[in-house]
Amino acid sequence: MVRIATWNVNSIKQRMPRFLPWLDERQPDVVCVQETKLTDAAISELLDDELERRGYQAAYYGQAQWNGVALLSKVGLDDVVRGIPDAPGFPDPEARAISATCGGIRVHSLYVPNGRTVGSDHYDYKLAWLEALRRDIAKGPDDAVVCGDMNIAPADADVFDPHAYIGQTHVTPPERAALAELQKLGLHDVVRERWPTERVFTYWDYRAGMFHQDLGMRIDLVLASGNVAQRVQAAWIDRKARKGTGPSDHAPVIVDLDEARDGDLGPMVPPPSSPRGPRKTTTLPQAR
DNA sequence: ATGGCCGTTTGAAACGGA
Repeated sequence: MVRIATWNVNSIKQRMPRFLPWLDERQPDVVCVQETKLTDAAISELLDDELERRGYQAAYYGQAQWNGVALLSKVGLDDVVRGIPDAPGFPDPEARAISATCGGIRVHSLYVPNGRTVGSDHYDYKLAWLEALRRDIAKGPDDAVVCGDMNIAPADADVFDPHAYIGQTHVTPPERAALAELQKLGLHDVVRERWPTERVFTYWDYRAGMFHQDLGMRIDLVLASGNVAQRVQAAWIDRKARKGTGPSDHAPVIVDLDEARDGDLGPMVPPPSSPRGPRKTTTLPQAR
């Protein structure tokens, strides 16, 4: 089993008392982090020893004060790419994307621009950035997970009250269309597919007891290519991490994947005394 | 109806967040 998690921590420096115990409790194999708000030198100083002790490799793409993304992995961290080719800046490039190959899967940790107000320069930047992301993901490879704070609620069911968001960013048709175009590449929204009718949010405003009234939005997503989506054993939102003292305003999303197979579901029960080592590959007839 | 919090830079209050 491989456990992948994504979490907008809203400052890794402030979140340390919550982040390390969460790592130890959930023990994710791969972690996508957003809103680290630290330079690479500063986050390295803060985290490297703690992560090495826990068996993680880490890659950072940060800047001072705002934004910042990271990838942690216990299952390999190869071919790290910081940023998205030809992505727009505001006006300069921002630290909003990092990707790497972890356990055979291309993993993306994303912090999509907020958009601020509909029709603003930042809103246009958000849409252009999403188009650059779509072009990049379209290049492949086939086994991919696109994780992070997408800053878009995919549907009205993903906000506590659609009327409360009329005219606001995160729900407008152009934003939802940009997300849909990304998903048309074959990406599955694995949490919504697992919880098709449930009220599942990942973000609650700090103010006015929004969390305690469960008045939130689902804007942190795990989008998995077909080959990866087929392996999903569990997909859920870790609301416990939003409770208690000093939480982020976002909760982590956690997805468990079965081991990679060769396209079939395999035996229901592992055969007794199966030898360890690389799984033998079997060529299956391809549908056309 | 409005804002209600938290983090950033700072050294009071503005800005960003969603």
